Amino acid sequence: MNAKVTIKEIAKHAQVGTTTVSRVLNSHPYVSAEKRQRVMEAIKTLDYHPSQTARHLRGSPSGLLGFLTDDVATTPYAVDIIRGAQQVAWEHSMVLLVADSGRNRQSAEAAVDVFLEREVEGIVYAAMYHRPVELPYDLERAPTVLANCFLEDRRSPSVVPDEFDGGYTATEALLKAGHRRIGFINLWEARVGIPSPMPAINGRLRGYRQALQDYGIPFDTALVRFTNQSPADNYHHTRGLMSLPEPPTAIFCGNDKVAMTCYSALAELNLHIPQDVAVIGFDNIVDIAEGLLPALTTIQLPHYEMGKWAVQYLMDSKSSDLKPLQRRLPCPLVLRDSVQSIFIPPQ
Amino acid sequence: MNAKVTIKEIAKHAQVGTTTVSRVLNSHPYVSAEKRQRVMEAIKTLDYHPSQTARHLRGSPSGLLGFLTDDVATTPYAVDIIRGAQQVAWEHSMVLLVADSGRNRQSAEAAVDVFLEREVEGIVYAAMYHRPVELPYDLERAPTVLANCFLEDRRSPSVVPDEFDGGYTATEALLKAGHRRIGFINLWEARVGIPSPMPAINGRLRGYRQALQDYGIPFDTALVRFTNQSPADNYHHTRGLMSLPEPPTAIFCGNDKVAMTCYSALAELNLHIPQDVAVIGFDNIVDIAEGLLPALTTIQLPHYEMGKWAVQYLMDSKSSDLKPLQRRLPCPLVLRDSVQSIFIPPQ
DNA sequence: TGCCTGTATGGTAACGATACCATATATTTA
DNA sequence: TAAATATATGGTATCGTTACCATACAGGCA
Repeated sequence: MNAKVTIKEIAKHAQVGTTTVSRVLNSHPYVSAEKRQRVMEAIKTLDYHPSQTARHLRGSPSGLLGFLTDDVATTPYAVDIIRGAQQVAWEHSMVLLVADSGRNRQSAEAAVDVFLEREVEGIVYAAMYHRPVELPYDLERAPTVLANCFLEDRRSPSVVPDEFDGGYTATEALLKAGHRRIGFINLWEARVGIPSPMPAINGRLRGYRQALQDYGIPFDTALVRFTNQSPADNYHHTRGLMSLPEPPTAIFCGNDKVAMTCYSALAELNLHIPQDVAVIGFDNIVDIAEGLLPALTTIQLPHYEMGKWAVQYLMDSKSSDLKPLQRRLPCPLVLRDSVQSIFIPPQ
Repeated sequence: MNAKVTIKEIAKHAQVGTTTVSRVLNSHPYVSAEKRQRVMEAIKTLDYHPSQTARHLRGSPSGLLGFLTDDVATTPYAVDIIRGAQQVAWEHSMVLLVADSGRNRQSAEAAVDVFLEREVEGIVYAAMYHRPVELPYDLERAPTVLANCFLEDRRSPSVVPDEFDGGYTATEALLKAGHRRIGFINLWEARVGIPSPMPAINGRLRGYRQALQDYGIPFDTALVRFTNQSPADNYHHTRGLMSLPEPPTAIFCGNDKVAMTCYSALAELNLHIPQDVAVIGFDNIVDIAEGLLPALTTIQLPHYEMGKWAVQYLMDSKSSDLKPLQRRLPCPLVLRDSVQSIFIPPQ
């Protein structure tokens, strides 16, 4: 931790003016090869590192991006949003300043103040599950992109999972495997205090219905269930589905946790996956999906991609304005072993 | 995004000198109530925010902490280290600058360079699972604390989970419930390219043995197994344990994923948890532990606490030197429903 | 020869905030 | 009453870097 080396000392050591050093640092023209050489040596010898602080004060952009989350705790996989954001930021030589507002409006405002005091060039506000949010601060203060959430009035650009696509993809995977009676254990208001229309619930259901329709299968209300996500309820709905007069040959579960309970319930009924019943999950919680036997085919939420997109959008529209569009990213299928093609008897 | 408001404009607007404004901002004495009032109004009216950049250049500490990780992807729960670090940093009015080196030495060095250019006051290097590491840079460059990892030569302070404590706690929970034959499916080299002595494996085994000894139970090699963490292997070892001449009444699983497979294997044998066999996990992967039926009793890795400790230590020793101690944090028990007291017949 | 233009170089103001110094007035103490 | 001290206020140098300006000399061209 030697005292900081400045451009002046480099200048003295190399016997040139500070301007020349600056020119070398920024590879500007009009420096003789000889002096350039001397400066470079001095930089190495004295282990000089330019001060971003001084540069920024002088007028360069801060190279900082603020990343604000509501709460990382609940759904650990959503941190992939940070990873994606970090990745793209890095490629643009920017650094992420992260703060966790912890669902507390006051500290969120404070975090934004901190961001602004350091003159971040943009802010990513990320939610840990897909939902509408209210921004904890005045948008005009810095260019903002929302990830995994959105404003009801769509004032800001946002990037979210395409829940419809996810629901469609899952259902289609089952249809393509030959299934014609497909149960759907959808989610229902797991978390308290959330405004009713959770995009995941409606979007996936619409995707499910659309896929059925595209394959000419009539929609059957009896096959759609809603779980409060407690294991007991997940279990109850699986049993309910399987005791239908005409039980499904495949079950689309609202998330991997539901699928996990579904596995146990089916095992109890002595039904084998995927031979007797196919199961497909949602979320790709790897610990669960790879741990189950057989490994769970499921749908991936595009967390990483959302993080990347958010920062990329911020970078692209650095000079111009942020257009308040909402981007929906596809939810790809992760193929494992819980879905198998079945033979369809010709009608 | 109005042009930035400076202290000068505040001074002009309030009809005072810049010094007076500065004094108000830093609540220094010798400002008349009247002028203080005028300045505060001007600040509000013009929406002034002080520039951290200028302050820092002038000599104030940067208020920045670098947080460098090897790879967040593999074990999502480990991000709690960030949360803990962020929490304590926030309490000290510091902000976290995060970078993900992605297991690449070169980009790790680059990240540290970026940190230093911004004059971070300290660096936390966090690994996503407990292991020895080699620091990607010269330690002298900034005060560094390691979280969830350590240097072989213990040159830097570090904070890690107390694996021995975890193994002991898990085993003791089973012993206290009356179990006397306790199987242990320990982990084994799941990840390639890792130097053999994984602290988790040895530490937990030592904790297991010590607990048995403290309760006067002889150690039985047949009860200890090592799984490569594939579901197939987890399954195989559970079956192996239960087909012993004298099978265990309780199984301590190396992690929650192992426990998950263990559940299925026991179900197949028509054995009920916790009545017939008690199961305890490790890691507290909430999605799994709460999703299983019955909910899994397990051990919590102190990720959040490690993050807090690392930053706290950095703060405490700001002025003085960092002493290269290694701190081991306990791994507490998370009680759920997979362990039940059993009746022990008097001998 | 004299005048451009291109190359090479360094001095210095400025970015925004603060510490130090100088100054002015009010209040206390000997 | 004079001197000493406390209170109040603003000017300005400074932090490290870069942009702008000034200067200097080289060669090219009429």
